Amino acid sequence: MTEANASTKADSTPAAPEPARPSNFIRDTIIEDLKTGKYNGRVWTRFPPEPNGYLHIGHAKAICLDFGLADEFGGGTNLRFDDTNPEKEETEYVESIMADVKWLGFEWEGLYYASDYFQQLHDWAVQLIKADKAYVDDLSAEEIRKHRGTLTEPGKESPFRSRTVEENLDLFARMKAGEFPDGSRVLRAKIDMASPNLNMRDPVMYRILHAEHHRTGDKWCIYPMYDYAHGQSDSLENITHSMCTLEFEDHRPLYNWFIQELGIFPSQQMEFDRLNLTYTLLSKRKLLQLVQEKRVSGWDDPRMPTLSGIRRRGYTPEALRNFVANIGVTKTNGTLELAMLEHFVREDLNRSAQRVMAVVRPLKVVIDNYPEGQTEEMDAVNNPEDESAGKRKVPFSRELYIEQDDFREIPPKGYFRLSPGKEVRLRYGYFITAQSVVKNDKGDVTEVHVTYDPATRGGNAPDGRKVKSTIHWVSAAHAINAEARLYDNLFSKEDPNDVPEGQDFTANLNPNSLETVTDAKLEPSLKSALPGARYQFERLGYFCVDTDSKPGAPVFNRTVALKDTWAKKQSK
RNA sequence: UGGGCCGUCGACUAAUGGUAGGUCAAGUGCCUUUGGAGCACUUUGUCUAGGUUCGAAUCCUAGCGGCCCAGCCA
Repeated sequence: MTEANASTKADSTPAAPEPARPSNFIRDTIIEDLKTGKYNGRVWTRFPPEPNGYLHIGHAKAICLDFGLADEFGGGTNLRFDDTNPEKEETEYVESIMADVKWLGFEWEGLYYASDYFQQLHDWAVQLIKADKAYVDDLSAEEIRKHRGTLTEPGKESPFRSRTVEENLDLFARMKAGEFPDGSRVLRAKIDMASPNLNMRDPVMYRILHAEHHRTGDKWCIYPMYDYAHGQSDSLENITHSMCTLEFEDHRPLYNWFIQELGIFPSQQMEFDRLNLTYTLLSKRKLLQLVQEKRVSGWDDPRMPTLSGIRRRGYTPEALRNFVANIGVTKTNGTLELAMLEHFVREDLNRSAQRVMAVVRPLKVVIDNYPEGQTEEMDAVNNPEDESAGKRKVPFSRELYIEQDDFREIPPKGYFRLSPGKEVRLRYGYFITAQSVVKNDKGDVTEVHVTYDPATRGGNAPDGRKVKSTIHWVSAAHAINAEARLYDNLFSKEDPNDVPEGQDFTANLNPNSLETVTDAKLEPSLKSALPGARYQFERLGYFCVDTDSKPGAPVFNRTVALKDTWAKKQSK
């Protein structure tokens, strides 16, 4: 999380184009509410994470929706931490969540905590008890479960359901006073044990938990459940449209029940589909498992779908926002192809990232007819998509590195790059022709000897002859050595949860999700690259300076590779 | 087997009783000092069966399929 600032500083996304405002059913409802004056023209939303883990790309969808919709209609959004379970929540998570929301580019109006409302929630509970709408139940968790019935059978009423208001008031007060041990009693709403909706079968409102809360300390030993806290928190903040994911649809009647019985501001809950991505897991529990079992280096491992991981990987907030704006909001649950996300990352980086030449798997090239000891400064374009990015000088000399993939002693069909007798262009340099190779004991080519045509300086032949391929290079004498971390999908299956009986999702972990190359060669302009800075390594992909970089020992993360039609053709 | 929600190109989504369109992916061509980017073009779709209607992806009925719910988690 500490690197949040560094990466933010390196963001190059100032002038955002007019964001797309695609229509969706939630937006339509808001427009309708505006028309009918339901909330007097007000639109106020909230983003309500529980501070029990790091935000991931699924949350990014919710954030963009909550903030985006409110913003579009002139309203605002509160950030509210849903901290009703002291056993899982920590301040560390609160801080990371705030940093992630800001990084995504959003500003909240109010900053609240459900724990701010503990007193009010308690007073409302007393009110419901007095109205005979809530009661203290002495049944154990196990017994409550048994009484709840099943999906097809109605539940049975608890023997404690008919307690008098006075007794309930007394017992609830003593629960609050700490007279009873954890789990010994709960406060329940008195609704309908026969309801086909299990959430309405006298849901638990309060449980006893003698636990230290990250904000209220030991002030409370009874804590409200999500269902009892969420709607009322929305109501207290005058939230008009409370968006959440589909699995809460069954909770809406209960959400409305509390608001109705209490006669408070009628916030409305609306549900949309959760984001699913191929090759990706978006479950806090499973992501935590990856961290705990050290399958990844941490929550911010660049292979993680967490916002901190994605940020470190080099994704831009702009790309994420564009992605979310284009995937739609519906009630169908599907799975998006990861390629869709990558498209928006490439699209954004293509227009913003400075181009640079870097060789990830170096192969030495010696230009036999180039003067020894001579160095030239070649002009290179910083960003062909953005003329204002200007140009830079790149040193050229007799010994260079090129990509191992860019030379084949025996070229396959359709291979345009360097091979014996073939001429190619060194980008911004000269045309060269391969003459001979040097091999090691194993027969691997370790060095290619070439000749160059001095008349082609800059990359154009005066006689107009064409060359089929342009390859990148780095002058050996001027190269900066770097570590490059090449990432692939964390899971090798589209659906990481698709495993044989008896195995868990870790069976689908991709053993090649990280390849570390330690002798990448970079052009010298990269010498002062700061952590978080993003570049396009020409012909290879987008790379971002990792926070593990040390002075003189830079580390680059490959954010996403460039599209590679040659590789695609070859794999067929 | 109760309740809730949902089925549109390979994926995601639009069409709100009136021309099934867009994005991604895939493919073809053009262009190219990144086999990048760009440009042009192309392929494939309304789960099924009935019904209402001049007209149905849209409304109704039934079937089929998928997701969610039996925490003192959120």
